[in-house]
Amino acid sequence: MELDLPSMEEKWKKHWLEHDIYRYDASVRDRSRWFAIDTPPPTISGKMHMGHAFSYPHQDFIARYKRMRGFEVYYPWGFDDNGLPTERYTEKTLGIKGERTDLLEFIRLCNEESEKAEAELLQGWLNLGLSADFRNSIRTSSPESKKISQKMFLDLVKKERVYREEAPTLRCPTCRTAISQIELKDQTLSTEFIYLNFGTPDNHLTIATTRPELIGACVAIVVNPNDDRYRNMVGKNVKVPFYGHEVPVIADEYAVMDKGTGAEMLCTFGDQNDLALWRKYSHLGLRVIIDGRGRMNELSGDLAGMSIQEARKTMVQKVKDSGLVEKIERVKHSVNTHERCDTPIEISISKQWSVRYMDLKEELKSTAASVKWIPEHMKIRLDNWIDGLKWDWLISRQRFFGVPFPVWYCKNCSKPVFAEENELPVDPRLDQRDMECQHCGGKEFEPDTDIMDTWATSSLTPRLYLINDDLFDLLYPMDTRFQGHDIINFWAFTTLVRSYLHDGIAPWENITISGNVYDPLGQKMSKSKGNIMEPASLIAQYGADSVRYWASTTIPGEDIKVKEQDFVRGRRTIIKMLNAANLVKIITGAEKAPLAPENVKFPVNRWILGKLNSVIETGTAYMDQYQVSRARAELDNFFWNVFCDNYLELAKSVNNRKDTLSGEMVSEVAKTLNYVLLQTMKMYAPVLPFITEEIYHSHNLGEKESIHLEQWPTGIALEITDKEISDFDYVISVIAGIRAFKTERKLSMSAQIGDITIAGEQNLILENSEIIRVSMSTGKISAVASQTLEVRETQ
RNA sequence: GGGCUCGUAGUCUAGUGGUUAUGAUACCGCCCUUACAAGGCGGUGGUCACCGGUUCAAAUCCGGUCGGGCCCA
Repeated sequence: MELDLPSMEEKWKKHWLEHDIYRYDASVRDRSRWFAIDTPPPTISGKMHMGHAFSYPHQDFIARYKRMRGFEVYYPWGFDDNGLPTERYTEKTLGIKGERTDLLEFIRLCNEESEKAEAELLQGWLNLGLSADFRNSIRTSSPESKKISQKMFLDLVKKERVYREEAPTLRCPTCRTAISQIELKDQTLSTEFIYLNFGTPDNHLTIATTRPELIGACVAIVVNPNDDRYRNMVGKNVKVPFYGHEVPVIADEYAVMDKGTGAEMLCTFGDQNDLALWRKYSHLGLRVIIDGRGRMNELSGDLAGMSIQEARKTMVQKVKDSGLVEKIERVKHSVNTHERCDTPIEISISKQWSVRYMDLKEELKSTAASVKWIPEHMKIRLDNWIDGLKWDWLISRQRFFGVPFPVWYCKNCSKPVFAEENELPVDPRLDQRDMECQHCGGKEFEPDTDIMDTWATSSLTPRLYLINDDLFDLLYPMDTRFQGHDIINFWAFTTLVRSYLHDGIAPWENITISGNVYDPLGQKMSKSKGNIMEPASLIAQYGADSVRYWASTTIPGEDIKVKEQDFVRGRRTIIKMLNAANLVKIITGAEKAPLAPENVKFPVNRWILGKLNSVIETGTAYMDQYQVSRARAELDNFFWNVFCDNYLELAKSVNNRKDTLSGEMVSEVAKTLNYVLLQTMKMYAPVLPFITEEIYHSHNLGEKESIHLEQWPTGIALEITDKEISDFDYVISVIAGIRAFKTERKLSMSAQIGDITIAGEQNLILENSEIIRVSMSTGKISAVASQTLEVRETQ
């Protein structure tokens, strides 16, 4: 049949919105009747990708299921549009730079661009058929979110969990801001490994370095204590080429003997290892030659004013010319980069706000352990991450668009003055304050000009959502969080940290992890590989239900490849459902009386109801465990192989011969058909919300405004023994035998054949001979007892 | 380098100790006047990555090897 998926989907999206199908009743105060979801707010910096089209349906399946189980489902929506990602998006879109734009104007532009992007992006999520509350969504950049974020910052101040100090920090020279360990990414880069002679006429000492521009920042040479080559050097001083200052040779296990020459520079600071060693050998001085903006400073001598790249180039040339170079190798090495812009990070000293949690590793791990992880092994990743933490959480960023710190500093005594809770949100960069310093009575203040890390606000999503809907007291902690395994160390981690610090509890009962999406060859999708697939075009081609069907094929945490065959199978299922429903309508005709399950009498109907009972039972158990793929596989098997291929065929035959059959039989089949179809559609509804809604209405299966307001099916009140079911399973296998008999003779399934003799379970065959004969258009059926099933012409 | 995870027909996948290893997709036959050819019936196709161990019995448990992925160094 002709099927116009796009217009069907449009119709129901509109219907759901107009009738507010996914509403919840906020007056319900019994927490146990609620199911609250901590939705991942997408960033605005790109289009919807296959990862979204894969993972957002996962929580929608559960949201819809819980709604049908009678829960008030709190399923909010929001966009994460503050901080660096939004700045970068705005800069790129408009071709501007935050640093060179007036602050107020830049904030205005960021707001404008994110609102524009959100309006467009929202449609993509609506098109997936998500049942979230799109009408009351949040933005992490809104004044309300700012207020909550600042308030919780002040709570950390009160709890003495946040501090500001001048210390070495990770810094991105491109974004010109301090960053945290969370934002680091390892990358393998190809670079020059320079063997440089530090030796004096008496002592040969060659170091190998990838950072020649940091020669001026060298404060020591490190060798391994077991390295015989340098044993006589340890404790002595060497002169640093070009700069002339003397530095000691120190021995530490950290130096790897077979890397380079086994001797390396310790600079302040080349990388995190330098920092660790510098902290260990506290007598070493500090020689900082890169400023906060990623430029070489006065101490770097000739290099002053250059960028790090320029300085490196200049220095490489300089060492080559000097004759101090022994050799230069091209090597690949791993460096820490900023995950937003891929720039290798620097370490420099500046004054920053940090959240103190290095003393809470065990507490954080046990908070994580109090959450049910689906699948369980994903928790191990978080444990490993927590074990590997090296820094407190640095949350201040020298950027522009985000949540400002609600802090001023007294110009006289430089002590901080915090905003009062009732005046939040504030922006000290813009708001003038008339006040007096509590410490020294000073009347002049400087604003804190930083903004907070994006994660400092998105780690508060349970609060941002629930306070927005005035349900915080009731629904916190929430029931569940869905998110990808790629951001366990970011979002799951920071949210757990905040809930622990503010409330001493975990933010949710469980967390369900989705996998990554790969292209059909199993490769990561990326623009550079040219293997990007657009959810929108797949929705247009196969329908949103088919995309959801694809998303429902994996168990939680499993990665998935984009596979044509899943979309194909999804669309076939949709079409099969429509056709099956049409046939049910043709057969049942005027029969509108509801089925009274307890009175069902005929074996064929008792059989299908027994099969339905068991698929409801197993399907429900799987849904309760968030194993949607398994529930759907059970349902697919029931729908295709049991209901369509067998029961519907039998029902069709009964209908075709209804003149020769009892009216009671015909009527019971019709009522059973309607009943089973409705229950089946209901169970498919969470995965395939569009087609099930279409059939629900076009076939008048129920009285409600939407199938999504129906209750999830429960078992039928009908005692059916396993023996009854297996007996009729046997009848089905007899029918399959007759089908094979016809296929062997190249006959169509509907071809009339003569008398047949079936060898097998004699009694069962004879008891059910009428339905077998009717459905397979055979002549008279005889039966003989046999261990194996065989169909032959009666001689 | 460390942690986690995966390896089952051409492709994708079910299956955590017990008949002849599940199903999809692709392919090959046959079957359209009576829901659906985007269908039905049937079929071809697998040393369950490899090696070793435990067991009456291993795709499944244990150890190792190889290969892919993710996270962290």
